[in-house]
Amino acid sequence: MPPDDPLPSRLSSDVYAVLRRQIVTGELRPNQPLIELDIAERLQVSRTPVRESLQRLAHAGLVVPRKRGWAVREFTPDEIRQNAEVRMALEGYAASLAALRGSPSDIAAIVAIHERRLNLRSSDEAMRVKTNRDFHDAIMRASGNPRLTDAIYHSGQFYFNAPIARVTTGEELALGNADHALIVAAIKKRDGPAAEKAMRAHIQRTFALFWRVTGLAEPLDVRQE
Amino acid sequence: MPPDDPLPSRLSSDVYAVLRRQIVTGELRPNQPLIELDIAERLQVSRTPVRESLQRLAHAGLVVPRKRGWAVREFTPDEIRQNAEVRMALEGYAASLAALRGSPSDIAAIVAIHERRLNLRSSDEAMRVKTNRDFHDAIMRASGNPRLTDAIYHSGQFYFNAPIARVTTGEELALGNADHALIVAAIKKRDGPAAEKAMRAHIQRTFALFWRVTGLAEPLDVRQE
DNA sequence: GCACGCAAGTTTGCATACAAATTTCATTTC
DNA sequence: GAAATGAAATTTGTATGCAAACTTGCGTGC
Repeated sequence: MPPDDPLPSRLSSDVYAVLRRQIVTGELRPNQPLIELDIAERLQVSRTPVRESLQRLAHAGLVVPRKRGWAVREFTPDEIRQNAEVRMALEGYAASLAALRGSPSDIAAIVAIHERRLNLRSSDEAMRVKTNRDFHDAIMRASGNPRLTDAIYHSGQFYFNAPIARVTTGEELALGNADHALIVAAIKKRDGPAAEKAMRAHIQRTFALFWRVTGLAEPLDVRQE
Repeated sequence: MPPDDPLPSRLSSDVYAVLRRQIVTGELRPNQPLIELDIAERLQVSRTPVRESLQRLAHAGLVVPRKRGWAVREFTPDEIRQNAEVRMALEGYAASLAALRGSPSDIAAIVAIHERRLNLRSSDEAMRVKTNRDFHDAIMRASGNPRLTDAIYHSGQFYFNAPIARVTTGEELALGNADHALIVAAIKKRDGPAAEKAMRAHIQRTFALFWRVTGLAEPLDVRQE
């Protein structure tokens, strides 16, 4: 949830941001116990903000309670598959809403980003990552539903562990622009169901690729319909 | 998130549960500032667990930061509409998964609950509430995706404020069983898309009723397709 | 009569204190 | 040598302390 207010800076928010990043990038390994005092000293704060940020992380599902204290949550391949399905549900619906009621300028923005991406030189990895993110963001924005956007954002943090962090940034890039083109076409035609279907298929293919790249066991039943 | 572990009891969890309930039921009014010391004294704990539970509530989106401290979040009718759409996305997808890959016993359970509900005497309000909840739970369970279930659960807490709490328990009941029957039929036929469509329509009708009952201004654009 | 300013009172954000529970680890026992 | 024991060291969960930031309300000046 990107705050729209000039939020008062609070240490626990900073600590949360740092820990979140370290967990999602895998710097803090799954099942690693989180020692409050270590973190506090590392970040030069007292235990209070650390504990408060751990509460948030727990609610976010990134850390799990132990008998005492907390540990970085480990996700199984199956849980990652489950999460992919959540994304298919949410982002698919966002695409459908974008098609059905995105404003002309919303849709122009989507098209523009897509086309910029088509003209990218294949070597420009960073730019491909950025435009991919922009593409998905633009669709969420066009959905006209900030809470939906929020939910998608929240569901997007569960791909760490193992080599996942690296892959999920790279993943979708390798798929080429064919998927995106299908989505754009459906949105331009204001065809909600088609946009939804295309987006779901896109996410599904992304994860199929993901299993291949990571070498993790592919959970059963990824396929649908 | 109903914890499945024998979680060590922690005061902050208790405080969280109490505050959450009081917010969702409207006992704590929207925009009401939450004074740490008041809460602490009311619940006979120190400020520490109170602060920690506020962090969780903030992450859950039930309280918002003020320049100093927190206040109960107020939801506008439009935000409630947005949230209904999130539910349509998630629960619709859950229904589709239930149809496509629910086990025979999963489906038998759904049918059983539905039929029990059909035979209810109309006076038995409490039982209608319970079986309605059971019905939706059974479908989520049949989806075979706990994370999806979790996401739905999280999205289900945004209907408080105003007279909403009362209504959202009552709402779906008044709709009769026609909607449920459609959903059950689709699931029995293993027709994913039909189940998804029926569930979305059900939630949509629920909210249409909701606007009528509460007298709140209906936000634009609830309708789709 | 209204606005402004200033002091007193709240209430927070962060740090620290402390006892209880758990873990660690060396020592003893078989 | 392995298992058992228990004392020491960690580490947590909760409470409290404290200075700073914000509010409130009164008094003063215009």
